[in-house]
Amino acid sequence: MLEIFDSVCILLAKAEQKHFQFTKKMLDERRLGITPGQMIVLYTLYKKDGASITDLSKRCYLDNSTLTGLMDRLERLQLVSRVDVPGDRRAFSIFLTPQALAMREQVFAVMDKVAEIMLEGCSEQEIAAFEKMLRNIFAKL
Amino acid sequence: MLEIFDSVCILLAKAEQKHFQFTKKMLDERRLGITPGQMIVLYTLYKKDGASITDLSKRCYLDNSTLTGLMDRLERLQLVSRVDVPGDRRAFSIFLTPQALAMREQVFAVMDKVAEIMLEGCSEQEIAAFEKMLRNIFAKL
DNA sequence: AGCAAATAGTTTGCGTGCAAACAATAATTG
DNA sequence: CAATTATTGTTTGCACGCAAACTATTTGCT
Repeated sequence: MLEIFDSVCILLAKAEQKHFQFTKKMLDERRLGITPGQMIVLYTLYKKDGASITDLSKRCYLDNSTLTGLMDRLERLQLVSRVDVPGDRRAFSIFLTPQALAMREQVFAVMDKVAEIMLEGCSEQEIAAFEKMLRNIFAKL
Repeated sequence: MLEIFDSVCILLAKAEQKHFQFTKKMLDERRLGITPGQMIVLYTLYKKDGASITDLSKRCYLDNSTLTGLMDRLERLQLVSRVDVPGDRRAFSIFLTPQALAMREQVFAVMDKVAEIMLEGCSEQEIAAFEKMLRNIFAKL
């Protein structure tokens, strides 16, 4: 058997690889002008903005240094701004711009659409079991 | 709710992110001297070597250009060699070296261990359902 | 045979991700 | 209060991953 999907490790990696590419394509087709990584950061900020880079990196599960680059690109796109924190000259507060707030529903729509296609034909139970499995993997590793 | 795992898209991405890092760590701890990406290529080659880069890229589900870089690193590690194909001066055959063949079981052991930890406490049915789900996502996207 | 089209593989540019090293600033502690 | 330690955020270097552009062949077609 030449097929490498007999390994669940590879299967997980390749499913995500496909998912990433598909998301990128959909963001592109719908002219959102953002990438999948930026989408996750925006999604996190839609829940709450105004906190520091370090706080955001924890909520995004990204390294601080990864977020620096993402912030640079989001700032260049004028979707986010770094605002000085009074009382701590090291830190910034990250705020969404009006442009970012305006595209909120479109971002959600892309995520919903990707999930819909990805999970098409699956029962609620199957989806719940899948999510449980992913949470479990995240927690254990 | 500030937690971003209410999105199954993000959940999938983050589970794989963790999985990737965990694999990297384990390869490192066991002094295999290879990275997760290289591991997948080796795994594919253990099934069959001697074919072209293009053939290998299809079996690995990677772009040709991605594989070029991976091959460069694997060749530098002396785990793989590009051999000229008689009759086609554009192509190479990719062969595993004796060193690569010698570490076969260790590579499998890492993959098995990661899968074991990742799926610890899950029933056969749960695992089968999870794999089915991932195959389905790969197929649909 | 000669030219166009296809194929094999590489290079370059960009986005994502971490680790390690770094600078600047705050907090702690002796 | 001065010195050490901790924290915040950035930079650099490396590993993926793809798209697009490129080179060198080979194949196909007239």
